[in-house]
Amino acid sequence: MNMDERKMRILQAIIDDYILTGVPVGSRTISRKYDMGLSSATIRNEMSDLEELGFLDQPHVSAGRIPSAKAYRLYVDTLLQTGRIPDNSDESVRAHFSGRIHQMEDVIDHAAQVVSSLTHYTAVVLSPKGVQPRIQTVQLVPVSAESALAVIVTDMGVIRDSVIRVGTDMDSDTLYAISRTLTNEIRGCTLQEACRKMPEIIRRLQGNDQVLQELYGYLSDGQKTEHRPHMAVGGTSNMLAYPEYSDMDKARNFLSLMETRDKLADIIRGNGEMAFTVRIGPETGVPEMTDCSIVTATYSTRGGQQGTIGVIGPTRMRYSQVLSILNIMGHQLTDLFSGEDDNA
Amino acid sequence: MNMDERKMRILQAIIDDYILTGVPVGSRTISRKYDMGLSSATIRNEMSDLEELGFLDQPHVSAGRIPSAKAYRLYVDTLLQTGRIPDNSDESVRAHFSGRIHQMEDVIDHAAQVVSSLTHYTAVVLSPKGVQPRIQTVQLVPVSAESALAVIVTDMGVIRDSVIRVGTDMDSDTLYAISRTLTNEIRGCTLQEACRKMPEIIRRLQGNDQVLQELYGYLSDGQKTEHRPHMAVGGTSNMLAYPEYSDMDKARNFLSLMETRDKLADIIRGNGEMAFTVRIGPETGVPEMTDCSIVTATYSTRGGQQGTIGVIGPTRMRYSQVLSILNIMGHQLTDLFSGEDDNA
DNA sequence: GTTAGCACTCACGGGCATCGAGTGCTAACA
DNA sequence: TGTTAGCACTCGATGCCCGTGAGTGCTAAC
Repeated sequence: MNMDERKMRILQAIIDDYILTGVPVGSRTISRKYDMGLSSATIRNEMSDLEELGFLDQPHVSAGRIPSAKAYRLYVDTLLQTGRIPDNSDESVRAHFSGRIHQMEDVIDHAAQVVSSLTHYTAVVLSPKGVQPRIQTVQLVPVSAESALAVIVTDMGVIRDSVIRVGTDMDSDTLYAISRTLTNEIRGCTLQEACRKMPEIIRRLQGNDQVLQELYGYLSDGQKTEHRPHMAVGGTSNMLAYPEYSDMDKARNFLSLMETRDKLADIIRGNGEMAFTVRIGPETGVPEMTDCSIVTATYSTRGGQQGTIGVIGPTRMRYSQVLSILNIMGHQLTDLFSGEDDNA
Repeated sequence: MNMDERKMRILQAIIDDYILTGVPVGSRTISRKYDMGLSSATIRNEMSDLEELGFLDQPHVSAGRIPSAKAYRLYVDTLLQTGRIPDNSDESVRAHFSGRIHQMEDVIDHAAQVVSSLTHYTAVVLSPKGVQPRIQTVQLVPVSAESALAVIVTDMGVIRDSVIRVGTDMDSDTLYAISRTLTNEIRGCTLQEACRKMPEIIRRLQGNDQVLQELYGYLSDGQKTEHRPHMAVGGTSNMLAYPEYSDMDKARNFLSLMETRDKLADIIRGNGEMAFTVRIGPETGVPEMTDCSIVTATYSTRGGQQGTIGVIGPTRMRYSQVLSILNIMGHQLTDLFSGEDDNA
């Protein structure tokens, strides 16, 4: 037995209805609501076939059918293949970005808000990650008689700043001179490379050892912990509105997963650089998420680094709408981050 | 009719039991579990009095009694007056801060984690706020031929950085010179003051108009949005474990309140500079929180700014434990922030 | 003032009947 | 051969009844 065009249409209708209502859908519903020109009996036969093919599940004998993960997969694949991602929500997304926002973190926070409130699911936005940031300048800024603020500027912005101790007789000009020399030495390096170079540099440039040593420590410190990406989560409470989470335990598990940022980041970042990713139910590979789906899209910055936007919702997600919104938001963020710079 | 010592003891027992179990407590329970040397009938009479005095509520006639907000208030007040805040969880808090953490944001995030996992309630930690930060240095760091990174350092660290456009022929030294001149002009000012001064400065120091104008724009930008405090929230999912939130709608309202950061920050910041604050149920002034209590404590930094730690839980919160933990955590954070500087 | 006794209340949970949405199967029909 | 009407059957959901038990308030005795 094979899928034919009619089975396909019926399956489509079932998925649509189930996504809408969240209630198992019966044969009568299909034949009435979606005028197929077929009686409920015929639909019933087809549904029986579809179940045998693995596209439908039956919670119990006297309930309707619900789409299986396999069905959603088929649904999403055709959606993606035909490229029929509507972009009718285009303006509604752009509207939310009318006011200029400057800082990347703010943009990311805001994007998570917007996506979650448009989709009514949970949204996660991850800051770009990928290419190692490269040092552009090192600057020492006097703070007090004995300490200075070290600011390292990379092609991704100020990456880290920290107060370090310097000798006593360091005025602004001396610090500037040191900054310049050091900048010449390690410009263009990644943090790792800079760390490797430092001992040699310290040896070569005699004098100012204390400052340079402090800087060295600071760099290797930064190298370890640095570039922890920013992550924004929005609309976790949305999920409680879906009957899928009327079970408190499930809800709690889900929420506590949303709170363990590291794990969540890994899940969202997922496997990839693909423009779109859709993982349905078990495909997520996360036990707590067997009845969730995750849809992700990417955006990129001028440096070519990729950030990720993700939406987490029940398996019966409005995939097409979500894909559309993610698509637009991806472009929007790409524009913001790679077009004009911060302060245009 | 007045409160006497015995009524007090009975009320205490009722509160203790209810905090423990969350189930209305009956007269028999009290006379058996807390050996008062009184029969259930006597307790019953006293309970009836306590109800009349407004310290107890009765969900329905054949259920036990539950403490009213007024009862908790009394309970907490005696707790605070007698100063009997045990600190047996001292080491367990300190243990969580063994590894050195440097960045303030990380400390705050971590503190929220620790407090929520120790109390099993929801924890909120707000970064210090208070004194307006004062500018120490302005530094322009070349980024590309046409743009530079403006870094403003205040007595609270780098407060903001942003790329601005400069004229074409600006090398590192020129930018440094401008930075120095400007720093001399506005050192010690708050952002507002600096903004007020800028037009006059621009008029006076002819040349480099473009750079200064850009800086001006950036400053006034910063003035508006700046010093948005950092806030960390931990353990929101904990609340779902309490029967108080078995009602999904309540749970959703609560969670979505936790997501609206600004509102939440206002609530937690509350009215004050007091060392401890306990707001019980309606006292919170937040409709969504009539059956929550909020306990807050403060910590302070070297600069004398005050940050807030808050715990949100059901009204039947283990107040004494929470106060204890907040007390210790407050000291811990104060030590961290006012003792050694970042990079000691 | 305390307590034993007793009637009364009322949420909770199990058992039971009813209802209805939905199915599968069969037989008739185009 | 595919479609459809009809029908018996299944089974979760709903509502009702009723027994149970925790808890109360009141009264009378100590």
